[in-house]
Amino acid sequence: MKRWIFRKKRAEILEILLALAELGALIKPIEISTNKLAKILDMSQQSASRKLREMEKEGLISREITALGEKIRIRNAGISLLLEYHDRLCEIFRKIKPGIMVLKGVVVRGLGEGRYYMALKGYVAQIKEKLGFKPYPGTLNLKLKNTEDILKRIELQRLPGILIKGFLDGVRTYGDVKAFKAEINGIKPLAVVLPERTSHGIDIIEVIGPFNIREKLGLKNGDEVSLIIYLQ
Amino acid sequence: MKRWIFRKKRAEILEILLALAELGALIKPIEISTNKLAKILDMSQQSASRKLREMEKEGLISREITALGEKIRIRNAGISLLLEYHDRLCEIFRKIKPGIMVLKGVVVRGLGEGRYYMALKGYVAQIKEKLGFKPYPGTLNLKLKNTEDILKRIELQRLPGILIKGFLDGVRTYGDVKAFKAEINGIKPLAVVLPERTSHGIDIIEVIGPFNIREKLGLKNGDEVSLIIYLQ
DNA sequence: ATTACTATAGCTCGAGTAG
DNA sequence: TCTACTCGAGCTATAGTAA
Repeated sequence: MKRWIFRKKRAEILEILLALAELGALIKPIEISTNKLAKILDMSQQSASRKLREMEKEGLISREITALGEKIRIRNAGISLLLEYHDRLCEIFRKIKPGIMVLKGVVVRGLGEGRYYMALKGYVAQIKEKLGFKPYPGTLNLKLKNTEDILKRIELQRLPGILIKGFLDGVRTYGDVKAFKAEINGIKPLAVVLPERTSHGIDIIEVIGPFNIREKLGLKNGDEVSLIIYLQ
Repeated sequence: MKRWIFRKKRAEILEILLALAELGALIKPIEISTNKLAKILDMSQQSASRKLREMEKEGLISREITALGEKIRIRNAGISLLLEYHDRLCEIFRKIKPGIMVLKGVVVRGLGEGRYYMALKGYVAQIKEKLGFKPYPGTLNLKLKNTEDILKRIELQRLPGILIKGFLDGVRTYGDVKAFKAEINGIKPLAVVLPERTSHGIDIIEVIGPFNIREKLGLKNGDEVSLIIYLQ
């Protein structure tokens, strides 16, 4: 038999368990009516009722129907289901150290985009204000080789960072850019920039600074550098 | 409009994204045919094809159809979806320190179950061998008050611990029990026991030792103690 | 080998409603 | 109010194919 339908059901149940867990059902029984749960999950009361019955039948939760709703507790099997997804996701996004991130990258030729964007007044003014330097018109592009580093790079996307707001200049709109202060070989102030929309692959990271970084550091294509990023 | 159907679809997509991510699509494009993906997810080739098309349409992945399959990459929106679930689950299961876990609990009256189980030869012999003491027939039951502590308790369930195997004595079967070495106020050797099946709530933790812990520590119901658990 | 269209069997959801 | 049953409308999965 096809297990997909079963897996799909589990993913659906995950959604409900997440809601219940967020209501505190992992810790102590919670009292909730099918109506309220239905509102939280944006489904009909009937569906909420049915789902809870199914979950009880599968031993994922225990229920006790009272006058004004039900007392629901997530049972071990339910916790296991949550932990299973937790583990799979954690395995994918391995934890990073807080505060600082170190990435190794190889210098590669950019697309010339950086030069273009770093010359736009809308960005320049904000970078000066928020990062403390007037950006040299051009970016240093580093290609990440290591799987670990690419995962870190992905982590960066979810961190708040320093927001360089987008703008429109009458012709087109320019998107938000996220930035993190950084340094290479002790040389700073530098910053990593992550445009909201980018044509680069996830394995490329762009570095800006108040000077031509390649020249200042004597770098050429293919050189490997360590980049320290301050997550602040 | 009901958002539940939308949430359900997202949970379903999570399942597929997880499979793709586990194949490495977060890092670099992966080459896979709808047939192979269908096998992995235990669905029909047609469904795999449709799902991928839907996900592409929603901007979650990018595809490039080649002669022998497709080149698939998870795009930012897809990564966001994974991170969203990751964050929600992490929020529920906060990270614990490795090696040692400290829990605070209040002494409560047990159900008399502990006394019964700790007298069974099948368990006693194993405890002696694996934990290094002959258990006193009775358990100290601690009620966890703190949310943080209950979350830690939940974490314990997923850690390997020391396995005390279940057995059958001709009449009924006795389930596996997981144990962790522990101490209270510097007094040891003690151990925390987590039966596979238990009638206790998730906020109760059972402690065993080679002596009557209540007497030895002069504890009475309502006393608060700190329990150190060795996760080994 | 691929991907993907069409048609249908089967499943799910929620309105109506009972208890 | 509550939970939960029935049943039809609508959605989803896959077998059969085409390209």
